[in-house]
Amino acid sequence: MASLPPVVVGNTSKLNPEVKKLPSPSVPFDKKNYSTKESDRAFASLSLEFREAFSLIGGDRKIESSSYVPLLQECIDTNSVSGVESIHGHIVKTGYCQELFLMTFLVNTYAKCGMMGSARSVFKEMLDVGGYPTNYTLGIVLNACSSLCDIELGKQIHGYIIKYDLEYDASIGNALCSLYSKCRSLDMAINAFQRIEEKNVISWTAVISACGENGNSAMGLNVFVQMLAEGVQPNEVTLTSVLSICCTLQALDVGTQVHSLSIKIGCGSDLAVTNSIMYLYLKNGCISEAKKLFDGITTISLVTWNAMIAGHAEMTSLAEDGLSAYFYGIEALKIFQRLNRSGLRPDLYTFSSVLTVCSSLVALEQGEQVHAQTLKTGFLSDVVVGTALVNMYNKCGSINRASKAFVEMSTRTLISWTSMITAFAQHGLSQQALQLFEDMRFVGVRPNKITFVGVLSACSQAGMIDQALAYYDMMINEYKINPVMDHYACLVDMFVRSGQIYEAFDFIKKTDLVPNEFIWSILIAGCRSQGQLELGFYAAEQLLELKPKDSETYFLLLNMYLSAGRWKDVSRVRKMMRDEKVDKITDWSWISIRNKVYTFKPGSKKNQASEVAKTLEDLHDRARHLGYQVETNMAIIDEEKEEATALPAHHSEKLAVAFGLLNTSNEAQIRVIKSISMCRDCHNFIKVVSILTSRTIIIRDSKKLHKFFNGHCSCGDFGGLV
DNA sequence: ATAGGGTTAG
Repeated sequence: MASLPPVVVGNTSKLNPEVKKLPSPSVPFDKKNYSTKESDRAFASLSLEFREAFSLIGGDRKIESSSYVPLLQECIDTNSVSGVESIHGHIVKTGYCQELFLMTFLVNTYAKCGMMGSARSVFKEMLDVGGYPTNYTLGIVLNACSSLCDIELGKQIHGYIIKYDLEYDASIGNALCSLYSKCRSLDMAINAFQRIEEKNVISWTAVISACGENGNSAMGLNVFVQMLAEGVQPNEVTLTSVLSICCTLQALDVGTQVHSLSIKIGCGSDLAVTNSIMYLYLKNGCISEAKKLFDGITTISLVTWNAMIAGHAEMTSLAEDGLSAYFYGIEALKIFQRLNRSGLRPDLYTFSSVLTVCSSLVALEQGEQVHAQTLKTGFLSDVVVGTALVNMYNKCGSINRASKAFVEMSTRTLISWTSMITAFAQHGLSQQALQLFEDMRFVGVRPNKITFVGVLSACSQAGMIDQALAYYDMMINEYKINPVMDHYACLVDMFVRSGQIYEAFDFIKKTDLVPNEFIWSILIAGCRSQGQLELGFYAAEQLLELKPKDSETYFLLLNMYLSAGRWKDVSRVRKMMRDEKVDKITDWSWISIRNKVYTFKPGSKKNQASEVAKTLEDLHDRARHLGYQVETNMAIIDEEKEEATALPAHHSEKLAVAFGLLNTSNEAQIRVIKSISMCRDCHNFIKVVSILTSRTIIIRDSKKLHKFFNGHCSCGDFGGLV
């Protein structure tokens, strides 16, 4: 970069008309690469519409250089490498390769089509022949680096900018700011922003987005406030960035104010702004507000559809109970259908969200269809779509296909690796999980705290206490990751599983974090299953002080007190449940067969004399012969029955499984979703049923996935079963 | 022609 020519900044046509034209290049381009013959061949491979547009320009006819711009833009839109080369050849032939603006746009086009080498050589040739880059030119080149995340070239150009003392220029500073933001360097982005002498609304917007994109949303909001304080009027782009930040922060209150502001400054009908507000409402559970906005949009864009789908997907995890979560998922699939019929084509955002919806619905058939669609449209090569596919297969109980999808990915991010490690762990395949973790480290991907949750739970399931503690140590000392509650939960769970209740308790006492209700629940469930009641009662008192919000936690306690005959505690817990308004428990299960959803409540009357009930009774009889003993959990009963001591009706998943067995072919997997956690009795029963029927039975409850096969469950039989 | 809305792991 040492011998680069000087630079003129500003609107060059006004400042210095001469520099607008590049001097005639001595060696303009590598002509053998862009010979007419070559360009004709490339021309032949263009799409029909493209060829027609191109022929309008005419062969050797003298045309406006600006006529190339829409064609180059189309090359960007269709990612047509042959198109750019063809047009480049044409430009060389007509002599427009002296036009600074056109050549700059050509650099941009090459870069956006992924041909950084060509982009670089055109840019270099421009400089070599004495062309003067302007602030605009440099902005475009920086933007090209940004779209390719080519931080190295970006830094070289930054060096050039520093050399000619151009960092103060807003056009350049804005472009640098977004480049560094895209390349995940927030400090550098802020630095670039601060060096701008006269910051404009674009500069402010760029730095606000940079904060949002790099995990510092709170700072983004502060910068926005500062911007308003300095009297800079935001525009619609600023508002979308700020709204996106409100979305991440779940800051509905701020978002609502920004909504008002957008109406006040006349951006209320901007599509991007509307989409952002709609998504914000969806993500915060304000479905009707979101729907109102959606219905008011005259031209629905793909982003609108995607926001609706993603918003509903989000609702499946925010919903208060499993049943409404399920219906949000169904609604998301319906919106996806409407999108498909609307004539717009889904993109990578659509597919990622829809695959997530299939995951939460355990909808394998729909997931397979979406898989086929991603393959056909080419979006499967996107790393996020690929990762979503891995998760879909995992959550539908198909670890083999999850693993296949992972292996077939051409690039993998930290999230891809973590997903696959977690998938193995969730399927009880601890060795594979740990091997993959080592592979990930070997290829130089740095694990984060979520990766370690997967690693620790893999160790926990396999009872690998020493390894778990070693990985825990590695996390803290080698990777400098502070443990969070999930890590403690894995380790407590591990001690409990291996029967070391008091080690688990010691570990809880040793930690710096205050144990939450989840940690105490694991310990209490362990105490119950191992008959360590005194410790259980102690832990229960600690737990009750936290006034748990999860009704299942109370049912765990109720079961413990009931089986110990501690009636005073039973009524105490029941009173607390009424006080905390968590006394409603909705045990629902549902199963989807041939695109129809069947819902089951525990022991519903209508099922008592039905074929389902008969099947279930028959299974119970045969299960008893294999040593299964009914273990009554008296607390979770039909909500209509008050009597806790009454013999419970069948829990809903037993009915759903029986129904599934009756209505599917003999080899088919049974996939059931349950709104609350499985109890120990049902868990034992389904294990035996998997032997009796030689079926794979998958039950996804509110806490985890259970895949039953040949008498075993992938969850490894523990994990706080009520 | 430099700033934007929607996506994946616990």
